[in-house]
Parts: sequence; structure tokens; C-alpha cells
Amino acid sequence: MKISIFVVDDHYMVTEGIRSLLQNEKILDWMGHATNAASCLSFLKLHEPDVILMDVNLPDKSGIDLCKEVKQLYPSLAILGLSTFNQQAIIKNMMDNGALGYVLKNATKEELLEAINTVIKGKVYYSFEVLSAMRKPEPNQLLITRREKEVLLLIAEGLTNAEISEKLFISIPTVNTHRKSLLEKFEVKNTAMLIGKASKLGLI
Amino acid sequence: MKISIFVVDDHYMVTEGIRSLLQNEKILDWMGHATNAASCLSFLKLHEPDVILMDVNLPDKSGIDLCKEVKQLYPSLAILGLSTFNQQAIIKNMMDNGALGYVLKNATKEELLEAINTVIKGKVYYSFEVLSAMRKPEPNQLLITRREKEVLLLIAEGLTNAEISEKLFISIPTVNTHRKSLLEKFEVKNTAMLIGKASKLGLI
DNA sequence: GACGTAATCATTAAAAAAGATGATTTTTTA
DNA sequence: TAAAAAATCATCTTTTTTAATGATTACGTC
Repeated sequence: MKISIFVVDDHYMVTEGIRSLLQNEKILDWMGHATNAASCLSFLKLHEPDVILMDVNLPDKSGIDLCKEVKQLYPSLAILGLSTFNQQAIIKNMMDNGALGYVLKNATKEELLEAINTVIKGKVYYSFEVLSAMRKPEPNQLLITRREKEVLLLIAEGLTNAEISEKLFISIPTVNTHRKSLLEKFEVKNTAMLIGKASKLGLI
Repeated sequence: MKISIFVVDDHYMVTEGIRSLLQNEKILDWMGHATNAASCLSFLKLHEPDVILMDVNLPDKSGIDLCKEVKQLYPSLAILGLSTFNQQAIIKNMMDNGALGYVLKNATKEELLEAINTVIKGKVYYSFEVLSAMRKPEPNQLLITRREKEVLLLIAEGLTNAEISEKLFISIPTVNTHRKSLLEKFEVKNTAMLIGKASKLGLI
């Protein structure tokens, strides 16, 4: 039986590249592509692919959110995360929200086929490069708590401690505590570095 | 006479997508692709394509630097910038360094062909979306001066005013002045927002 | 139900950044 | 070369952040 594939990516060159790579595989059935989350969801109301290749960055919502939604609506569907970024935070987030695997956009045809064949069986697939990135003993960015992340986002928006404390209904010293934890966990020494690093990691 | 095309992009899916899009165009001659700046330069020692499609983000050096180098070595070569990002700062930078046009990775086949046919004649090409982005009266990010940019980078690295003043051999008040200009030009109210915005714009 | 972590708040002090104004000297550029 | 823009420095004030310590409460997990 054929494996049906659907791709969600806003870059036409990428979807076309994938189509071109996979078109001669007799085991695969190309169902088309969507360029945003909304049209992906519409498509899924009418069709049911076996595997979705899903970009992490979409114009209307993040691939991570879309992944979550799709997985709730169609739990049996296998989702493969797709991105140019090889970053623990993003990858982990994607996997936590239901993706079964993760491949980079510089993956070879062989990697892509292996990924598809792996997730279709319900197993987890990471490409080689992703694995080696995951192994790196990166700082503790992933360990930041819910509250710390809220504070981080507000800092990035330019709010001062006083403003944050108002917005979150907590005291200024508390905001300060979170702020200090963030500096520690990110291993940086001030706000500028914090935002820089968080930005690089795609957290803001 | 055929137009020979060469692509520099580290994402295999993208180069494959472009190849697939262009393969049936009789007027074009596909010369292959490189996945990094170094192999692009090696290739150019042996061959001379008419047009290069060049990604802005390469693993070994930025497309902007590569663009500059290639243009110095082979002035007659037409370079088309290629990126997922539609940002004035990057686009302007690329064009200033010798690119003749700029297309996004979600460009259609028609756009791509038009871009190639335009730059081969020595004319400038912007895709529709790029043009509309350029028209937007974005802040004054592009107008930051050399010195301001230096200061910006050091701020992003986490240096304090005192440290920056030492590094650049200027007084602390001067650093402060630059810092304040940066806040103004970026239309932000503190360091956190500054770094966030600069990061989004790909300046750091 | 004990334990660890997260989240909360407090106090005090030092360091750094931001805001306001003004002024001089280079550099660029029209 | 004259005007405009950039880079430099100064003073002073206010706001904000960072640091150092300590402590209580809430919550989920084993």
C-alpha cells in the first residue's frame, strides 16, 4: 500500500524540491501541498494523508501550534517537522507537540525517505545532524519555567520590571527573581545578551 | 544562446526545487549547485555561469560577503539574491554588494524566470513582495552609522558602556550618545527591545 | 505525605542605562 | 568649499537593572 504525503511549507521552492525528490518513488503518493496553516487544516477536512511534512515557520501560525492542532484532530497522522534551524528548543517543542520526527531542509533524498518510512511505523526519527545537535550539552534554556518564559517575552517587548509586575499581578521583587534566573539559565550577564541569545534560539 | 544558471544554497530541497522548476526551460542551462561559499568560489574558477542564484545565509560566510567577492572577481556575472527573509536591511545590503535582483523562496516559476531574464540584461529585478516591503516607510534602521553599528554589536555581546568605551577608545558619554541614537533610530525604548529588533532585522 | 521545584515576596545597595542639554571637532557630501 | 551629518565629550538627574541573601507558600510527583 502506498504512503500518502502532504507538505506544508510557505516556500514554493521547498515544496517543489520535495515533490521533485519524491516523485519517482512508487511507494509514495503525493497529495499536494499547502502554504499556510489555514489551508492545511482545510485540506485535512477532506483528505487524510499518512504523513505530513510540516515547516516550523508558517505565515499565519507557528508550525508548532499547527502540529498540536492537527495531532489532536487526527491522532493517527504522522507529522515530520521540517526546518532550516537546528535548534534544540524548537525541535523539542515540535516533538512535544506531537511530531514524530524532524528533518532539516538540507536533508538528502535518502534521509527524507528514511524519515518517512520510520514515522509511518510510529517510530521516532531524527536526522543525523539533528541528533548531533541534540547531544550537545547546551545550557539550560530548555529548563526555563512557564513563568520565566512569560517574563522573558515581556522583557523582550521592552517592559520594565514595574510594568511586568503589573501585567502579571506579581510584585517587583518577584519579577526580579525571575529575571535573575533567566540570566543564570541562559548563562549571560545582562539583558542585552539575554535577548540576543533567546532570539537566536527562536524563543522570542 | 542559452542562459547558464548556477545556484548557491545550503538547503538541498531548495536547490532541487529550483532545478525542478527550471529543468524544462529550453533557454536555460543548469550548471549545478554549491552548498557553501567555498565550493561556489572553486566552481567559478573553472566555469562561468551567466546568472547565480545566491542564498543570503550560507554556512561558511554570509551571502552578502560572497556576493561582494564574486562581483569583484567576475564583474559581468549577474547575481540574484535569494532568501526567505523580506527585510529591507538585508536586501539593501545585498544590492549594495553587487546583486542585481532579489527573489524570495516562495517565488513562483514565473517570477523566477522573469528575474533571470531581467538581470541577464543587466537590469535590476525585485519580486513583487520585495518591492512592497521596500516601499514601506520602515524606521531608520538602514541609516545607522558605522560607529553606531559597532556599538550595537558590542551591546549585543553584553558589554557595558564602560567596556565599550575602552574597546573603542572613546569616552563613556560618547558611547551613551550612540546608544541613545540607536534607541531613537530603532524606535525602541530600551536595550531589550533594541536587541530584539536588531536581531529580527538580521543585524546582529 | 514527604520532597523538590516553582513561584512568590522582602530589604538593601551598587552598577548601569536612560533622559535632557549643550557644545566641539571631524568627515562626508552636495 | 560650504553645509550637513557623524563622532566626540561633558554634566547632571532619574530610572532601571543587577547583586546578595533570606524566606514563605503552592504544587506536582514518587
